[in-house]
Amino acid sequence: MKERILLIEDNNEIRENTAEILELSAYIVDTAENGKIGIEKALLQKPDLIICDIMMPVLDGYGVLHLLGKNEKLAGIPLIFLTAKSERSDFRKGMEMGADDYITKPFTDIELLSAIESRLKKQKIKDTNFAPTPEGMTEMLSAFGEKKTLESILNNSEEVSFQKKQLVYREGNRPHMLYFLKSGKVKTFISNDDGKVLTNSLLGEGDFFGYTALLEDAAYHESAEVIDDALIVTVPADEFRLLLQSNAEVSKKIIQLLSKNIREQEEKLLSIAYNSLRKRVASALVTLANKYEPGEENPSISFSREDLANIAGTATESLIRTLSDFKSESLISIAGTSIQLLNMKKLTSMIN
Amino acid sequence: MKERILLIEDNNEIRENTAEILELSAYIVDTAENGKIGIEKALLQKPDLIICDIMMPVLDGYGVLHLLGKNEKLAGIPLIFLTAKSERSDFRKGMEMGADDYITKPFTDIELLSAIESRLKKQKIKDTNFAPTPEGMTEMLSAFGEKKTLESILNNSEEVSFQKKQLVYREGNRPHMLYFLKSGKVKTFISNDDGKVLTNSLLGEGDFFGYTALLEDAAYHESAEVIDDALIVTVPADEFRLLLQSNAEVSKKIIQLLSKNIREQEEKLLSIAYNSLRKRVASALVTLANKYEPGEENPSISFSREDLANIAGTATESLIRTLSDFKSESLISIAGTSIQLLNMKKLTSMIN
DNA sequence: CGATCTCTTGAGGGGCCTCAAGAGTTGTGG
DNA sequence: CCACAACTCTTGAGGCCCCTCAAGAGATCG
Repeated sequence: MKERILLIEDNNEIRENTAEILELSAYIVDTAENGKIGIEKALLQKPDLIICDIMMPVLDGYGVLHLLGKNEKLAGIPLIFLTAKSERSDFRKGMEMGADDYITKPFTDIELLSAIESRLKKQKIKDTNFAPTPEGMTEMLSAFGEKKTLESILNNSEEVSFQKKQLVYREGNRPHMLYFLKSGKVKTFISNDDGKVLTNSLLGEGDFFGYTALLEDAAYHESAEVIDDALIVTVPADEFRLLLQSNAEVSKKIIQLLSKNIREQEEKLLSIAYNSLRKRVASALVTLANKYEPGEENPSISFSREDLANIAGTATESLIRTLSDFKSESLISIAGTSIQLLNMKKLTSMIN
Repeated sequence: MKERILLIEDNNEIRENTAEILELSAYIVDTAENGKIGIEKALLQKPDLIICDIMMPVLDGYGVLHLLGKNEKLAGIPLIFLTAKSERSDFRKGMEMGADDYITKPFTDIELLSAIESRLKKQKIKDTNFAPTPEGMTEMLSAFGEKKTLESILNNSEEVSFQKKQLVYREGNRPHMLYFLKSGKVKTFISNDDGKVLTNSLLGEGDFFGYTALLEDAAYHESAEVIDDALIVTVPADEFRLLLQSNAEVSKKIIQLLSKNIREQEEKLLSIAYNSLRKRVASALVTLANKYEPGEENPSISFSREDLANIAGTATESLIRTLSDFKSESLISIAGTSIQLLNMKKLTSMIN
């Protein structure tokens, strides 16, 4: 019942690390350092899935893909490409040629594993001959039993625990999961080519995230990182899509959620474009307090200065200076990383 | 068959202007300069709809609403409140007390008329005893005949022509229509309390707009203004909601559209937060060129400097200086308002 | 043809970014 | 458990980008 995975990758370090992750996840792993050896090993012991770098000496990823298609014994084995970030534009070529998915390096454990899982699951469905059409989908759905609800799906989905600073998903990779934050804190952020980072959203208990990429059916344009140790429920993308298709109520909720997101972002845009740093910092503090310490009169929040700076859209030093100002105006008090808001009213009124 | 509208408003200018608009739209209009006179006139000649200012001498809007409810002869007449922007927080009170809608002053012609139309239409449905539940909705739908499609709705909806600088809808008002731009150009923008304006989106032929407020079921948080004489199809909100409810394909499209909007906005956020003015201006120029002159090698675009500045999120003077720089670098040429992009490649590469 | 609006250029200054360096805190491995 | 490394936080100095105010030129409109 253990699935066999063939990993073809020329870089020793990446190959060994990746193999280790896979073995820890109870897969049987074969490795090969180039395409030629990979194909030989595949013929020797037919794998259930192949993970393959694109840029390799001797025989590259495209070559492997081509040979797989040609060889009857190997045709039908799903293949996932590994690509470096810089080669991302090449991936279309791979997808067009018939690769089933791709992962960009560097990738997080969960990205690797969820890509594999979702591919193996699809393969299994294919083998049991469900039609891949929307009709087949609903057929599948009824095969599952009664009508799905969001709750039932959440209860039946896997739960993963993440530590501080761990990445949940990375910009540029393709989504395979919908994430639901059961406890802890997560942020999503985008970065520009100067390496500057802007925090897009802050997530707390009960929030979903990673859905825009799924809904748009495109690669992530943002990364998600854990800021406080978190328990995350991972819902397979297909389950989510089925739910969306079968349950009009859920569609409606999603539409409202998205519309709300758009409105909030527009306000943030206006603020970042024209408001002074003081206003933006005040806004960041109040937003965080309302999000994570709702109802408190003098809430305390604890975030790294860098995180705060990225939320306000400024440099770390500038943020610190503004905090010092606030402190000397008795708007806040600082104890280490923790900031207590002493005058919510005044801070709130500063924003507009 | 002409509907009778009673307009209660103490400000002479507003009352007369509004009455004029209503008469031009073939309504029979009675006017009153305060609540007391209004109620008397209402008793004399029962109107189909009452539009009523809130802040008034003698008897204010809340008083009118209260008396309407008490008087058997007048109960059931729909009432729309007029409120000044500053009083907006008060509107909840009015809605809770039983007002059917509200319009904030200043309002555009189309906002006034669409609020009235949609209210009268709802009243008519109420009179013909359709249940106001979702089930009643679908009942209504089948009463209309076959399944609706977006196309059929667009073809059967009213078409309005707008001139340059006309507002389509204004921030703070409640939505009654979905808009479809058949020709011309429209922008949507938000402004902060310093009066600074940021352009959110630019719309061209074939674009929908004004949907986020409808979908979120909230007041507009942005305004829409025509920049090039436009022909706009107005779809009543209810038709749109019905379509959404009855047609899963449309829901899916909308979800994808919204997700795409979110992604684009996130990129814009990053750009405005950290990119230099040069980059932002280059980005604005390229975006406009791609939107309105797709495929051109050396596209010419024509927008006021102020509009351009609001797109880039900067002051008009700063924008002009940057344009001068670009001109001296032979990236663009300027002829009056019109800007021709001479080196799309270099401009595009500047952005990232 | 004057009034009004838009575009452009100049001068000045302030907000915020960057670089730098020291203090404080956290993590780690012998 | 301590010493050292690595990271985070804080403050200073310098300067640039871009905003603001101002004023004139050009365009548009009734």
